[in-house]
Amino acid sequence: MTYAKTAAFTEEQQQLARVAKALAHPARVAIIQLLASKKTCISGDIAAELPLSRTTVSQHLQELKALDLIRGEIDGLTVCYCLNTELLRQVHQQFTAFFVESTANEACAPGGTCC
Amino acid sequence: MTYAKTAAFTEEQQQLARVAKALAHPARVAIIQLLASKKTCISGDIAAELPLSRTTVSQHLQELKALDLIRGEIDGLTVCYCLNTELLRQVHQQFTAFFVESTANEACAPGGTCC
DNA sequence: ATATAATGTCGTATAATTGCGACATACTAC
DNA sequence: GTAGTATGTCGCAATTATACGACATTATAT
Repeated sequence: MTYAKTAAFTEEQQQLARVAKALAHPARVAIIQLLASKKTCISGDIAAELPLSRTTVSQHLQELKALDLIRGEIDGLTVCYCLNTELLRQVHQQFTAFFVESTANEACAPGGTCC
Repeated sequence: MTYAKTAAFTEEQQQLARVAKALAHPARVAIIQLLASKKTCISGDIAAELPLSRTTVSQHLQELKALDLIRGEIDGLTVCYCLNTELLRQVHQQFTAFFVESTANEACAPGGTCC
């Protein structure tokens, strides 16, 4: 996102946008759900369960890994991908704080006093 | 996202990805925070408070509007943009459900039993 | 050592996003 | 009406994302 003028926004806004971007593709949502549903996951299996090529899935995995949302440990010939549940909980709190802040003001409901 | 193979994913996954995408740019996060901080907002004012041109801000506003996250009522010469707090609350719940599901399984912590 | 299997990386084509200037539209005021 | 103000839309350029085939890499097995 070098082209985007991200530098001018607060670190908080950038952080939220970064994580939101990671979730902004159904394949990545599906990958996280898949990892959550199992205790051990292997990249090959993931590609097998998604309607995408192995290459593309690998790419999505790298994106999630770059944000540390998932981790991959090499275990012999296969790679065991796991969720970083600790970070996910932090991210959840960030989102919650954002949504709570955004929904606190009720005045602008349709027919409200402001418009 | 016509090029993306979204059709092959569940409606739930697509919905979460759609909303995440709306939040995937710091400018849009900033816009929502700005609207939340005021009871009445006008598009021109928004552009004035962001490090982006009026055109670009307008574009981001349209994206948020397309998802119905914000609403704009024409009020004479100006447009009053408001948050759709009801929808935002629903979205918050969707995200919470997703994160709770994702963080339920603790078994894959570093040094856990699976890897 | 050689074959097989599991993954990652590279290159490339296509599509979507971002950003903004220039123009169009619509409303207000006079 | 005309002038001025507030916004939206169009068109273009630069950047980034998406998708995948072909190749590289690494480990296991025989």
